[in-house]
Amino acid sequence: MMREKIKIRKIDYLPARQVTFSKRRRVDLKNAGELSILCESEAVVIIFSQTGKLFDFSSSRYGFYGRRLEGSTLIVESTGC
Amino acid sequence: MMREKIKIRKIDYLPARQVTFSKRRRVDLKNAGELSILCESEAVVIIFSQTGKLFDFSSSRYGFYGRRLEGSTLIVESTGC
DNA sequence: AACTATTTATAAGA
DNA sequence: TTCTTATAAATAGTT
Repeated sequence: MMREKIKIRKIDYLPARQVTFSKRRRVDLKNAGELSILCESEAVVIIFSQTGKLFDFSSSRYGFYGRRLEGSTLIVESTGC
Repeated sequence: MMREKIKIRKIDYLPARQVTFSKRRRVDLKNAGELSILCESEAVVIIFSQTGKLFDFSSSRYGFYGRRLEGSTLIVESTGC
Protein backbone atom coordinates (compact mmCIF):
# COMPACT_ATOMS: atom_id res chain seq x y z
CA MET A 1 0.00 0.00 0.00
CA MET A 2 2.12 2.82 -1.31
CA ARG A 3 5.13 1.75 0.70
CA GLU A 4 7.27 4.38 -0.95
CA LYS A 5 6.87 7.27 -3.30
CA ILE A 6 8.08 6.33 -6.72
CA LYS A 7 10.59 8.08 -8.88
CA ILE A 8 9.36 9.45 -12.15
CA ARG A 9 11.07 7.09 -14.51
CA LYS A 10 9.85 4.40 -16.85
CA ILE A 11 8.14 1.56 -15.04
CA ASP A 12 10.07 -1.41 -16.33
CA TYR A 13 7.66 -4.16 -15.40
CA LEU A 14 5.09 -4.20 -18.19
CA PRO A 15 1.99 -5.25 -16.22
CA ALA A 16 2.62 -2.56 -13.62
CA ARG A 17 3.21 -0.03 -16.36
CA GLN A 18 -0.05 -0.92 -18.03
CA VAL A 19 -1.98 -0.62 -14.80
CA THR A 20 -0.45 2.74 -13.98
CA PHE A 21 -1.18 3.92 -17.51
CA SER A 22 -4.81 2.99 -17.14
CA LYS A 23 -5.22 4.56 -13.72
CA ARG A 24 -3.41 7.83 -14.41
CA ARG A 25 -4.87 8.25 -17.87
CA ARG A 26 -8.37 8.08 -16.48
CA VAL A 27 -7.65 10.68 -13.84
CA ASP A 28 -5.88 12.97 -16.26
CA LEU A 29 -8.79 12.98 -18.68
CA LYS A 30 -11.22 13.56 -15.84
CA ASN A 31 -9.19 16.45 -14.47
CA ALA A 32 -9.08 18.14 -17.85
CA GLY A 33 -12.84 18.03 -17.93
CA GLU A 34 -13.12 19.44 -14.45
CA LEU A 35 -10.71 22.25 -15.24
CA SER A 36 -12.67 23.25 -18.29
CA ILE A 37 -15.93 23.34 -16.35
CA LEU A 38 -14.66 24.95 -13.15
CA CYS A 39 -12.68 27.64 -14.93
CA GLU A 40 -14.69 27.93 -18.12
CA SER A 41 -11.55 27.29 -20.09
CA GLU A 42 -10.75 25.03 -22.97
CA ALA A 43 -8.69 21.90 -22.63
CA VAL A 44 -7.56 19.10 -24.86
CA VAL A 45 -5.70 16.02 -23.68
CA ILE A 46 -4.33 13.56 -26.18
CA ILE A 47 -2.61 10.38 -25.07
CA PHE A 48 -1.17 7.58 -27.12
CA SER A 49 -0.40 4.27 -25.48
CA GLN A 50 2.76 2.43 -26.41
CA THR A 51 0.68 0.32 -28.72
CA GLY A 52 -0.57 3.41 -30.52
CA LYS A 53 -4.05 3.48 -29.08
CA LEU A 54 -5.48 6.97 -28.81
CA PHE A 55 -7.23 8.32 -25.73
CA ASP A 56 -8.42 11.86 -25.62
CA PHE A 57 -10.58 14.47 -24.07
CA SER A 58 -11.67 17.74 -25.59
CA SER A 59 -13.84 20.45 -24.17
CA SER A 60 -15.96 22.02 -26.83
CA ARG A 61 -17.82 24.94 -25.35
CA TYR A 62 -16.48 27.35 -27.87
CA GLY A 63 -12.72 26.91 -28.00
CA PHE A 64 -11.91 23.56 -29.48
CA TYR A 65 -14.46 22.20 -31.83
CA GLY A 66 -12.88 19.26 -33.48
CA ARG A 67 -9.88 17.07 -33.98
CA ARG A 68 -8.99 14.63 -36.67
CA LEU A 69 -6.08 12.73 -38.04
CA GLU A 70 -4.61 13.46 -41.44
CA GLY A 71 -2.10 10.71 -41.86
CA SER A 72 0.20 11.06 -38.90
CA THR A 73 -0.77 14.66 -38.29
CA LEU A 74 -3.33 15.42 -35.66
CA ILE A 75 -5.40 18.49 -36.46
CA VAL A 76 -6.97 20.26 -33.50
CA GLU A 77 -9.42 22.90 -34.60
CA SER A 78 -9.81 25.80 -32.26
CA THR A 79 -11.20 29.28 -31.93
CA GLY A 80 -9.48 29.88 -28.64
CA CYS A 81 -6.65 31.97 -29.90
CA MET B 1 -8.95 24.84 4.49
CA MET B 2 -11.02 22.81 2.09
CA ARG B 3 -14.06 23.11 4.27
CA GLU B 4 -16.13 21.25 1.74
CA LYS B 5 -15.68 19.39 -1.49
CA ILE B 6 -16.84 21.49 -4.35
CA LYS B 7 -19.26 20.64 -7.10
CA ILE B 8 -17.90 20.59 -10.60
CA ARG B 9 -19.53 23.69 -11.96
CA LYS B 10 -18.26 27.04 -13.04
CA ILE B 11 -16.63 28.99 -10.22
CA ASP B 12 -18.55 32.23 -10.35
CA TYR B 13 -16.21 34.40 -8.33
CA LEU B 14 -13.52 35.47 -10.77
CA PRO B 15 -10.52 35.68 -8.41
CA ALA B 16 -11.22 32.21 -7.06
CA ARG B 17 -11.68 30.91 -10.59
CA GLN B 18 -8.33 32.35 -11.62
CA VAL B 19 -6.56 30.82 -8.65
CA THR B 20 -8.09 27.42 -9.28
CA PHE B 21 -7.18 27.67 -12.95
CA SER B 22 -3.59 28.40 -12.08
CA LYS B 23 -3.31 25.61 -9.53
CA ARG B 24 -5.04 22.88 -11.48
CA ARG B 25 -3.43 23.78 -14.77
CA ARG B 26 -0.01 23.39 -13.24
CA VAL B 27 -0.82 19.98 -11.81
CA ASP B 28 -2.44 18.79 -15.00
CA LEU B 29 0.58 19.68 -17.10
CA LYS B 30 2.86 18.02 -14.58
CA ASN B 31 0.81 14.85 -14.49
CA ALA B 32 0.88 14.57 -18.26
CA GLY B 33 4.64 14.66 -18.13
CA GLU B 34 4.74 12.04 -15.43
CA LEU B 35 2.40 9.78 -17.37
CA SER B 36 4.51 9.99 -20.47
CA ILE B 37 7.68 9.10 -18.56
CA LEU B 38 6.27 6.43 -16.29
CA CYS B 39 4.41 4.63 -19.04
CA GLU B 40 6.55 5.58 -22.02
CA SER B 41 3.52 6.97 -23.73
CA GLU B 42 2.87 10.19 -25.55
CA ALA B 43 0.77 12.97 -24.15
CA VAL B 44 -0.27 16.43 -25.20
CA VAL B 45 -2.21 18.83 -23.04
CA ILE B 46 -3.47 22.10 -24.47
CA ILE B 47 -5.28 24.61 -22.31
CA PHE B 48 -6.66 28.00 -23.19
CA SER B 49 -7.54 30.42 -20.45
CA GLN B 50 -10.68 32.51 -20.76
CA THR B 51 -8.52 35.34 -21.96
CA GLY B 52 -7.12 33.18 -24.73
CA LYS B 53 -3.72 32.52 -23.27
CA LEU B 54 -2.27 29.17 -24.29
CA PHE B 55 -0.66 26.73 -21.89
CA ASP B 56 0.55 23.40 -23.09
CA PHE B 57 2.66 20.37 -22.54
CA SER B 58 3.86 17.93 -25.13
CA SER B 59 5.97 14.85 -24.73
CA SER B 60 8.27 14.42 -27.65
CA ARG B 61 10.12 11.17 -27.28
CA TYR B 62 8.97 9.92 -30.62
CA GLY B 63 5.22 10.43 -30.76
CA PHE B 64 4.46 14.10 -30.91
CA TYR B 65 7.10 16.22 -32.42
CA GLY B 66 5.57 19.60 -32.90
CA ARG B 67 2.57 21.84 -32.74
CA ARG B 68 1.80 25.13 -34.35
CA LEU B 69 -1.06 27.43 -35.06
CA GLU B 70 -2.35 28.05 -38.56
CA GLY B 71 -4.86 30.78 -38.00
CA SER B 72 -7.29 29.34 -35.52
CA THR B 73 -6.32 25.77 -36.25
CA LEU B 74 -3.86 24.08 -33.99
CA ILE B 75 -1.74 21.51 -35.80
CA VAL B 76 -0.29 18.75 -33.63
CA GLU B 77 2.22 16.69 -35.52
CA SER B 78 2.52 13.12 -34.42
CA THR B 79 3.91 9.76 -35.37
CA GLY B 80 2.05 8.02 -32.59
CA CYS B 81 -0.69 6.60 -34.71
C1' DA C 1 -11.02 -5.29 -9.90
C1' DA C 2 -10.74 -4.21 -4.77
C1' DC C 3 -8.13 -2.77 -0.76
C1' DT C 4 -5.43 0.55 1.97
C1' DA C 5 -1.55 3.14 3.75
C1' DT C 6 0.56 6.88 2.09
C1' DT C 7 1.28 10.65 -1.01
C1' DT C 8 -0.54 14.28 -3.64
C1' DA C 9 -3.90 17.68 -4.73
C1' DT C 10 -6.94 21.00 -3.28
C1' DA C 11 -10.14 24.89 -1.30
C1' DA C 12 -10.20 28.37 1.51
C1' DG C 13 -7.89 31.64 3.90
C1' DA C 14 -4.00 34.64 4.72
C1' DT D 1 1.51 35.04 -6.69
C1' DT D 2 2.90 31.96 -2.66
C1' DC D 3 2.11 29.75 1.81
C1' DT D 4 -0.74 27.22 5.25
C1' DT D 5 -3.70 23.62 6.67
C1' DA D 6 -7.44 20.50 6.94
C1' DT D 7 -9.66 17.55 3.92
C1' DA D 8 -10.35 15.07 -0.41
C1' DA D 9 -8.46 12.54 -4.16
C1' DA D 10 -5.02 9.77 -6.23
C1' DT D 11 -2.08 6.14 -6.15
C1' DA D 12 1.57 2.06 -5.55
C1' DG D 13 1.74 -2.13 -4.01
C1' DT D 14 -0.81 -6.02 -2.67
C1' DT D 15 -4.53 -9.39 -2.90
